[in-house]
Amino acid sequence: MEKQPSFITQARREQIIEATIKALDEIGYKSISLAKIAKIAKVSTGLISYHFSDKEDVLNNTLVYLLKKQYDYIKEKVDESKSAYDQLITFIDTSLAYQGTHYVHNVALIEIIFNARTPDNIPYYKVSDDEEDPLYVLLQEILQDGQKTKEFSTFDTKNVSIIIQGAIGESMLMNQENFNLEAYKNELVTMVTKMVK
Amino acid sequence: MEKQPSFITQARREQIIEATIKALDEIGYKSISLAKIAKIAKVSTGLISYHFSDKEDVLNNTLVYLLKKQYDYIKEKVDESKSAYDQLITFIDTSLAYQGTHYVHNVALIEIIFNARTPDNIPYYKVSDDEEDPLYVLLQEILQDGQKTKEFSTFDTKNVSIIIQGAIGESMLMNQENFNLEAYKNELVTMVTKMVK
DNA sequence: ATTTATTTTGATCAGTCAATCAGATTTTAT
DNA sequence: ATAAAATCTGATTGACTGATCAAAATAAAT
Repeated sequence: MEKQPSFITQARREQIIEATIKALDEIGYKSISLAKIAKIAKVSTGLISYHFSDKEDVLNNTLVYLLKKQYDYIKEKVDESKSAYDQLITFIDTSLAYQGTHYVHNVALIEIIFNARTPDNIPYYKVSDDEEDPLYVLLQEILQDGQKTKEFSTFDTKNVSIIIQGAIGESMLMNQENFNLEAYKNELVTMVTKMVK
Repeated sequence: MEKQPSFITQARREQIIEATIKALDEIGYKSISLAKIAKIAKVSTGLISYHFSDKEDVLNNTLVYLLKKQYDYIKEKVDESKSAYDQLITFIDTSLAYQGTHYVHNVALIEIIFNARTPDNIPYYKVSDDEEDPLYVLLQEILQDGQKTKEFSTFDTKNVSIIIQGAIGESMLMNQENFNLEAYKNELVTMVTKMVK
C-alpha cells in the first residue's frame, strides 16, 4: 500500500507547480531554471529537488496539473447541457472562455507541450493522441451522440473533432489586441452548426 | 551599396540552416546547440559563428527560410487556379500536402515558432499576426475575392481564415500512424465548402 | 610567385545551471 | 521533554555551452 503524501508535501508541490506556470509565462520553457522557479515560489532550490525527482519531473507534473484543470473546467460545463447540440456549443464556448480566464495557464500548456519530450526523445505534440486526450474523447462522444439522436448529419467524427479542436486551438495563438474573442466564438458556432447539422 | 555575399557564404549559410532543421527535428529547440548543428553540418563550431552573428541569428534565418519555402510552395499552386473556390480548395490541398512532403521542415517550424522569442522576450507565436503572416493574407484575399464574385456567402473573412488555418495546423500535430491525411483532406474540403458557400 | 583576403579549425574562456548534500529548522511521536 | 522524522536551506560541484580568437588552410588578386 502506497503512503499518502502529507498535506505539507501536497501544498508545496502545488506551490512549486504554480510557480512553474508563472515562470513559463514569463521566460518560456527554454530559459526556465530551477533557480527561477524557486525565486518565484520563494523557496530554496534544494526544496524543489526534495519534492520532485528532477526538473523534468516538475514539468511533467505541471503538464498533468494543467491538463486536468482545463478538462475539469470544460467537462463540468458540458455536463450541464442535455442535447448533443447544446453540449457541442457549450464545449466550444467553454474552451474559448477558458483561454480568456486562464490565459497564463494556456501559455504554460503551450510551452510544455511543444517542448517536453518523452524519455525516447519524442515530442509530446507528436505523441498526444486523439484517442488518449480526454478532451478529444469528450468532443468525439458528443458528436457521436448527436449522430445517434439524428441531431447531426453523417460525417467522420474523428476528423470533424480535429477541425473543431484546431479552430479552438488556433485562437489561443492570436494576438490579443487585434482579436475579438467574442466575435470569433459566434463565427465558430455558426460555422460548426453548418458543419454538423 | 551592400556587397553581395559570396557563393561560398551563401552555400555555407544554407548548409548550416539545413543542419539546423535536421537538429531541430532530432533533438528539439531546447536541446539544440552549436556543437550539434556543427556536427550534422560537418563543420567546426567556429564556422557557424563566422557566418552568423550568434545562435539566435542562426535560428531566425532558419525560420525565415522555412516560412519562405512553405509560402512559395503554396502560393505557386494557388496561382494556377482561377476561381476563388478552386483557389481555396487548392490552398487547403497544398497546405496539407506540404506536411506530408516536408515533414521535417514542419517539425522544425513548430520548434522555432513555439520557442523563439523577440529581444523583449515575447514568444513568436504571440507575435505572429494574421495581418503580417503572408499565408493568412493569401487565404483572406481568396475569401474576399470569393465574396466579391458572389461565389461565397457573407461571413467574416478574418475569423473564417483562423478557423481554416487552425484546422490545417491541427493536422500537423496528429500522430502519423492513426491518421489518414487523405481522408482528413476530403472531410475538411467538404466542411469548408459548407462554411463558405 | 607572392601577397592579400577569405574561410575554417579547434582549443580556450567565462558563464550558467541541475543536482547534491551537510547541516539547520520545524514538526511529529513517544 | 526528548527523540526521531520530516522539511528546508544555500553553498558547492561538475557538466555543458555560446562565443572568442590565434593560427592554419585555402582562394583570389597582382
